[in-house]
Amino acid sequence: MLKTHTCGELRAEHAGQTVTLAGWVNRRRDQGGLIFIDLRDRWGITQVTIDQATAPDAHAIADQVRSEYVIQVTGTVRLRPAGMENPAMDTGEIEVEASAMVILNPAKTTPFLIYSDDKLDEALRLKYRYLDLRRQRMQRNIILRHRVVKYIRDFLDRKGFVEIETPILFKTTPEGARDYLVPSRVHPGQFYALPQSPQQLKQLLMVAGYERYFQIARCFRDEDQRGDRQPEFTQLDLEMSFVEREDIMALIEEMMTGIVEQVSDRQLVTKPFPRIKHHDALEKYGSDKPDLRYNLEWVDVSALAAASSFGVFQESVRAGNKVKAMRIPGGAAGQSNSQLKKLHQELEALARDKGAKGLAWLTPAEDPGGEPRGSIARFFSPEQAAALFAQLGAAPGDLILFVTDTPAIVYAVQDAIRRDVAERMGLADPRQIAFGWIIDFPLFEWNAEENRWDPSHHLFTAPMPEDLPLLDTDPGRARGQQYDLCCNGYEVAGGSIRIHRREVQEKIFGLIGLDLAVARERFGHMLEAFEYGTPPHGGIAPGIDRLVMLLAGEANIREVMAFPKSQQAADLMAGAPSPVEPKQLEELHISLLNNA
RNA sequence: GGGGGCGUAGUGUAGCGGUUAACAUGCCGGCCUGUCAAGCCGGAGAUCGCGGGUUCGAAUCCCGUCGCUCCCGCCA
Repeated sequence: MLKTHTCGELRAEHAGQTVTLAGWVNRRRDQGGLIFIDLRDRWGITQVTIDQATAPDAHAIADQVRSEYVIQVTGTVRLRPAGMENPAMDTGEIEVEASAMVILNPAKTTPFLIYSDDKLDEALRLKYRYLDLRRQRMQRNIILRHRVVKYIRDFLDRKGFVEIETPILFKTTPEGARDYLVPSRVHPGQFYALPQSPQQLKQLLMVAGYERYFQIARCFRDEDQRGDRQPEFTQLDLEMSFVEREDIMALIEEMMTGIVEQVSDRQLVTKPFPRIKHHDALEKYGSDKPDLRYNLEWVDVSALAAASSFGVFQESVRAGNKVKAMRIPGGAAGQSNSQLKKLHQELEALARDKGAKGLAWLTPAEDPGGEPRGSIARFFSPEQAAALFAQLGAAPGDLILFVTDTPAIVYAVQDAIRRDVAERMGLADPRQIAFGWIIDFPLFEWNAEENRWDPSHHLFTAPMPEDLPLLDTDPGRARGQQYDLCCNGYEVAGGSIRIHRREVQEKIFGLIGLDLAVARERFGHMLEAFEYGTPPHGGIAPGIDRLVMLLAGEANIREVMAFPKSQQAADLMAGAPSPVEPKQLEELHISLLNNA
């Protein structure tokens, strides 16, 4: 080794020892006859002093050294002079007095400062990702990611799971997201697909009798990007045999709790994780992945709203819609009329953006005997207002928001307003982690365009046993044995108990409009496998990137991936994708269209 | 596929019809033996993303285009 110690480990007890350190020059402070170098490696920073009087050769080299040079220093650890300690540094009570210095490699001036975590243009960070990764923020995130994955591997190993790799070159499944295709040289005109997830393979591993499988699996989906979506991402893919819904949920809950409490510096808000029925989540939060760090909830106030003289509410309820209200505790306290009006305007703009025609507001009187304020105050009699406030538990200083429209619009508004209000009021604390299970999903969603049912999870999800008859009579009411784990407003895992009987699987194919002949061509291997003794099984797939993002307090999964793609799915460092040689295309039997 | 934001020295920003294009930081040189956001002095560094247009005159206004980003669609 070119070093005897790391730059993060020397303390007062090492004083007097001769050590050799190696790393990067984080900063250099030149006092003339005395030069200070903050030497950085992955473990920390140690101050090196180079004294012209006692080490003239080392000093001459230190004089040449610049930021990000890679150097090796040999010297003596000593306590810093009294009053010169730096309590902000882990190694701040000591310094290394250099006797010799070697420049292992010089460095050009970097395009941005390594020692600063200030904001930078993303394109620049991605182009020089290897430099960006040197920065403290990225090192912290990447190492946290390692620890999370390490915890998962150890945890599942203790629970009897086997880690098994599955192919990256697999078969296209047009049902889901758009596939990344890989042309076959050996089979002209035919293509592999990169897996959107190892779904089929893990189920086949259950048929194969492994009973408990997991994989830290790379998944690929050729869809447009979001802050929490990349074309390739990593899932903890796992599957178990002879389990019911509760078994999977208990396992994941134990694992997630351990990760937050033992690996991260975040606070777990609720233990055990609350369980919310899909329909209830929509009604209360307008979302199937609600942020549960705060308890803003929407309430159905249709009855009282329709009794008021506000025509919009009356007509909407008559048309079969609901009027939803959300109480914001203290939301109006100390606010002037003009401040409330401005707030309302901003929130209403958000509601209109989601398709609502308006957003009403109301706040109880501050003084006894006073009048409620708000855009709809005059439509409620004192008794009606009192009943409304009673239903909502509203107290003076609270702000109440109302929305009514068709369910889809109301849900969208509920979700958007809830998130926005939480942001404004500082209710979403990034140091807190709030998990919640969403259960009892509908098995299908109606696809009006294609005039068929779409699976709301995926087409291997088993129906609730008691809802099996509904497949023939009323598929839209059938619930799936599906469970999603939400965290801080993101979906961080989704799973289900799978269908393990061929006749049920074929019935599902029929309902989603998949011709049986086509289904056999695409999934024949699955259907056939199910006939060779398939154990009841189920699984789940937590998204590692999103989980680590939340544990790191980041707003974007790029911050926890070493080499992410840009929003246009490009690698700005290597320049991928790129054109290829005509010879390569020829071997693959591919010709490009003129417009490519 | 659609909508919004951004693009000005290496970096982060200001300037928003007429400026010598400004500030901070970094970089280069000089001084300096207790600094740690070191300090002081001096210096270099920008065809204002790219292309076109309007104008006597464009970093500034308009159109197009490229890149980054956020959102909608999409994401079994």
